[in-house]
Parts: sequence; structure tokens; C-alpha cells
Amino acid sequence: MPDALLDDLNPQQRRAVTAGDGAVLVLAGPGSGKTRVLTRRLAYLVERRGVPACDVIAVTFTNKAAREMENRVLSLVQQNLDGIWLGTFHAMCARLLRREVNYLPYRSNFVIFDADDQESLVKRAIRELNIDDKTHRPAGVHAAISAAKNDLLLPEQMPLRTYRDEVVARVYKRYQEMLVANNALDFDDLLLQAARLLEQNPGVAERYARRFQHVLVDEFQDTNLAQYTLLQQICAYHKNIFVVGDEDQSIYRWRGADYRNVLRFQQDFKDCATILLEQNYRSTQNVLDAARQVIDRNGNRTPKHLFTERGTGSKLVQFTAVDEVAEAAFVVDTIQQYLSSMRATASDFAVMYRTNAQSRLVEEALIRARLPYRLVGALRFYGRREIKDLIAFLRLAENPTDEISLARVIAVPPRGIGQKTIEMLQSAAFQANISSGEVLLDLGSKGDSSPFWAIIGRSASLLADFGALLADWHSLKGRVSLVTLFDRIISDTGYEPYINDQSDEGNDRWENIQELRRLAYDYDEKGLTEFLQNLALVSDQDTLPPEADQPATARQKAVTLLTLHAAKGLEFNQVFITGLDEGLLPHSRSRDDPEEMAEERRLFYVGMTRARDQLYLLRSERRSSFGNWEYSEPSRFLADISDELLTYQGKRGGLPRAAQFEELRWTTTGLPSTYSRRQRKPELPVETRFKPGMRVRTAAWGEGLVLESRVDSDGEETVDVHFESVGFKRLLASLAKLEIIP
DNA sequence: TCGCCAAGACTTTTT
DNA sequence: GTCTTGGCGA
Repeated sequence: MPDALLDDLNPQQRRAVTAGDGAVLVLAGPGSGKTRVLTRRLAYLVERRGVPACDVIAVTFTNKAAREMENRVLSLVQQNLDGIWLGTFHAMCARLLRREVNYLPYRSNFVIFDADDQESLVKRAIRELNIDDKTHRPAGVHAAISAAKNDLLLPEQMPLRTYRDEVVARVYKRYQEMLVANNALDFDDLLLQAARLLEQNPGVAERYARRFQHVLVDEFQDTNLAQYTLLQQICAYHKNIFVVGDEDQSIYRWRGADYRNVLRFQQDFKDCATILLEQNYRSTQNVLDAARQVIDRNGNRTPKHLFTERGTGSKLVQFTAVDEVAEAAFVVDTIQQYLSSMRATASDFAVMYRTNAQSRLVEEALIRARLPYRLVGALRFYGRREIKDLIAFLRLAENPTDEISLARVIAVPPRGIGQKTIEMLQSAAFQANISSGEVLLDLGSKGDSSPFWAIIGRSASLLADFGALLADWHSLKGRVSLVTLFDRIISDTGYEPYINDQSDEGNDRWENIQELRRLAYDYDEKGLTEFLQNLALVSDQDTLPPEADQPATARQKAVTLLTLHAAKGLEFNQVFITGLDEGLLPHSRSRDDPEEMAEERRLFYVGMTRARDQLYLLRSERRSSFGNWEYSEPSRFLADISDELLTYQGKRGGLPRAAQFEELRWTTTGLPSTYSRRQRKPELPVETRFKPGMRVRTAAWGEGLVLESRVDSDGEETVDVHFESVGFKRLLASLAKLEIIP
């Protein structure tokens, strides 16, 4: 009898999916069908074992993974999944905390502070405590607080080994008080507070542990201590915990993730069944072998022997460029060769890099070549000023005591409220022991009969006007639809003329606001609280408009540009990994710490194993940083890949050392270097015979449209033409007999 | 109070 | 090279 749930699984996958009760650890190499196993397991439990969906909790790290799991399972089972707890760790914790909010010093409409909010709150705490924010930078202090929270440490439990520790502990304590005063939790709090709540209220913990008959976890290697503890608590009763992960793909150490949780799991659940998935369905054997040579140098892991039935495949290509411009050019030229020979479409390609800054040159090269691309992450939708402003207004409508949002928009658009006025407002609030928002509300409703009117003096009426707006919005919330409130805020504040000055950028920003409004539309019924929570918990990785500003056709067929971190879980036919230089990959900040170095290696491994057919490993002998050239050695990881697996394109070695110093001297003494980019590209002013938009004809290809034309330093004109018959061609004007059609 | 300009910092990764 | 921050002048 055919079985849609099990038939197409290999024996290991099937063993995992059909495992009995108890703890199950699935160690799944890249491309081994990890997601498939997880979704089938969930479907199997519900469909074959008759487990009610509402007794299951399934946690992932990204919203995208959660959505995908839900959709896939729904297509596998005959029922709906009503009542299931399926989502990210953070979303599941937020849900739990809202339900149990009476155990916490919060109201149930608490807001979730994102990274920016957290940092500005830390900054406030630092200033308030009269600590110098130059020596103790808010970003650094916040990172330390975050790390403590991930390790389940409260301020008073912080180890105080150095003066710095003591400073951090003090700021942490104040920061935490301020969060409570703002009725806000930060990201880390979602985990920490949930774990502590269960720990301190055994009755509550038992209720959840009894409820969740089955616990399923994706990307288990990325759990931190808080998450691990939570999992232990909720599976304590039934002890049915099914985790899937791969130590070799743990790349979030800096966020507290500890791949050793995999080892800990095996110790904590003594009778756990461990299943290894080693058959890879993605890559060629050459890619897998090279990846293995890289990862096998790491310790503390379960060795895996990935194999494939896809065959040997072609060798990896290693290319050493003279500089980063040439590196980007190699990527684009290679892609164009594939495209012009019709062997691939743009969406088959991915370009990966260690740091976001590296994307820029590739982008420029792609734009020049007229190739569509999409950038994952990086230019965050939610990070844009106009979006943050609007969210701040919405948050104030929800929660007028939110000081961070208030500080953000009290003078946006400018309404005569300046630094002095804000200080007065804050001191008035401080003396009355209420929040600034409440002072504003009071001023707004009572006007000059408010006790604060006299305290604040001259600019009190300006504050009162804004307070009246806040009061309006606050009372509208719940009475009118979300979109109505949204529009009211825009018109009350005059936000459109403020943000849209009719320039391209202004139009862009206004477009973003419209996009946010469309999102709000989906929450018209669910309401503001849900909308805000969702905004806080969506990551930039699963930012909804993939590239909203590109036409749909371009979106479908675009080259993907992304960081190695963002690449996890994805796959592409052709993958370029750029910047394989010491200092970049591995990153210089990992140099002195063996654990961090091991993580850089895993990061590279993740990137390599994204490739189905062809992997390009690129480096550049020198890069410009702040206008100076910097020279680097090849990444140590390249040396780990044996020669039989590699083909070298371009030159293989670097410049002789002496030559490097020679050049270095040139550039650092400020003398014009013959190698500087500015000098090498005087292309623009030179007049070209062919212009973009011209129609041309050749004997061989018929009519076409000139996309671009330029003259290089030798006076040679290169013309890019799109022909109706054969598509894109790059031609030398002197050789191709191009006829201009008037 | 606001907007402009110059100096300075900055680049690792993000739920 | 680019973005942010801070100072200064209108």
C-alpha cells in the first residue's frame, strides 16, 4: 500500500519519523532532508499516532521556517492543526508570557523592544548612572547584558571579576527597571522571563509540561542556555522531545547559541535515540568532499560521512582577483557566460560574503551589467527611519508610557519641541513619579488647568498639543480599525509632506509607509497589540517584501546576494563565496579565540554546502578600506581543500611580498598610485559611438537594443546589446559590424 | 529650535 | 567611502 508519509524516505529518515516515544536526536548534515524529517514527524504524530495537534509544540528559529513547516504539514495531513503551538522560540515565549502575565510585573499589552530600542534604553541607563559612554559604549554594554540574559543570569548574579563587569551589572539592573517602567520586554527577556517564570512557579510549569505531549525542535544546535532550559521544563512530564540539528552548522555563538547543547542533550536524556542523516540530496560529491575537508578540522563534533548519488560533479573553481573590483567582475562575467549560453537563469546564482559591506561592489557590477538581483537582509525594511517612526506612533497609541518611542517621535515632524522642553518634561515626570507620556496626556486633556502647565512654562502648550494627539490615538485604538488609526496618525502629524519631499528618496520613503499600511490591513481584525508583536518578532531575514521595489518578473529571476549567515537553509545551483582572505573569512575578530575560529570554519562550511552544482571560491589580493589598500593572505580554509578538487582560474599565487610593500608605500604616502581605482577608470567622459537606447543591427543576429557602451583606457569601445534573436551580447565595436538604425 | 556642515567612527554575524 | 553625531549659526 503506498504511503505518502513514509514511502519516499530513506531508511534513516524513516527511522527518525517513526521513532517511538522518548528523546530523539536527529543529526542531519546539510541537504540531508532535515526539514522533511521534521514535517513528516509532525504529520506522522498527528495522523498515525492520533496525537491531538493542540498537545504538540514545535519550535523553530525563524518565522520562515515556522511558516514552511506549517504549510508542509497541512499538505500532508487530512485535518487542520488547530491549537498547535508552532512558531519561533521568541513567539512561543511571548504567547506564554501574555497568558501568564499576572505572574510578571507587566501588563498583558507589553511591547517588545527591538535591537535599536534596546540600545537606546541602555544608552539612557548609562547616562542616568553618570557612566562615561565613550569608554562603555552602549552597543558593547548591551551585548554583555544580552549575553548574561541568554545565560539566565540576573543583574545580581553577574560575576564581578573586573571593573567593567561591575559597570555592566549596574547598567543591567537599571536597564531592567526601565524596561518594566516602559511595560516592555526585550528579545532576550522573552526567553529569560519565560524560563524563570516556569522555574519559580512549579504549578504553571507542570501545566505546560502535562499539556505538551510532544516537543519538536528545529535547528537545535542554535539553542542557548535559556532555550535549552525552557525545553527541559516543557518536556519534563511526557519526555517526548524530538530535536533536529547539526553541530557543524552552528553559527550563532555570539548570540549565546551553544552547539554543545547537542552533547548535553545526549547526557541529559540518557536513553535518547541518535539518528544520523548522511545522505545528501543537494550537492555533487566534489562539493561534499571539499566541505568535509574543511569541517573535519573541528573537534567536539559527531563525524559525518556525507554522500550523494548525484555523481562527482565538476571541480570547485578558485579565483584570485587583484582587487575587490576584479573579484566582483569575475562573479558577474561568469554569471553572464552562463546566461548567454542559456545554461542557467539568474535565480540559479548566489553570491555570499562574510560582511554586509562586501555586497556593494557586487551590486554595482550587477547593475552595470543590467542583471537583476535581490539582497537578503541588509537594507532592512523595519530598520528604515520612516517605518520606525510610524511604529513608534503606533506603540504610543498602544502604550503611552513607552519612553523610547516617545523620545523618538516627540519632535517628529518638528513641532517646536526641542531639547530644553524635553528635559523639562522629563524632570516634571520624574518629580511626579509618572512617565513622560502620562504628563503629556494630562496636559492634553486639562490644558492650562493641569498642574504641569505651570511647571513647564512657556512651551507647555506645544506639549499639550502633542499630548492631545496621543490621547486621541489611545482612545481610538480598539474603537476604530487599525488602518483607520494608521491614517489618522499620518494626517494628524502631517507625516506625508514631512517625509515625502517629492525627491526619489522621498517617494521611496512614502512608498515604504504605504507598504506598512498594507501590512496593517492584514491585522485590521486582530488589532494593534498583535500587529506590534508581529512587527517586533519578524526578522529581517523573512522581511515580507522580498524586494518590493522590483517588478515581479525581476524578483523571480534574480541573482541572490546574501551573507553566509543568511544562507543557512538555502540552496543554489551556482554559489560564489567571496572574500576568502585572512581577516575577512575567518574574520579578524575571531583570530585569538579558538572557539570563534571554529565557528568561522562552520560558517564557511555552511556556505559551501549551499551549492548544488558548482562552487566558486574567490579572494582578492588587496581591498580598499577607507581609501587605503590593504593586502591579505589567502584564507587558511582554502589550504584545507586538496588540489584535486580545485581548478584555479586567473593567477594562482599572490603578488611577491616585495611588490606589495612597494605599492603599499606608494599609497600610504599619499602619492598617486597607478593602481588606484579613480585613475584607472576615466571611462565616463570619453564619448562613445553607441548610446543606450539606440537600435542596432548585425548580419548574424538581426536587430537589437544598446543597453550600455563604454570606452576603456585603450580607446576600445565595448557595447552591450540585447538582441531579439539571441538575447544579451557584449561586443567590441571595432570588430562587430554594428549598423545603427535611425 | 532647527537645519546645515564638518568631523569622526565605523564594519561581523541577528532572533 | 558612507553614515552618524555633534556643534554652531540663523
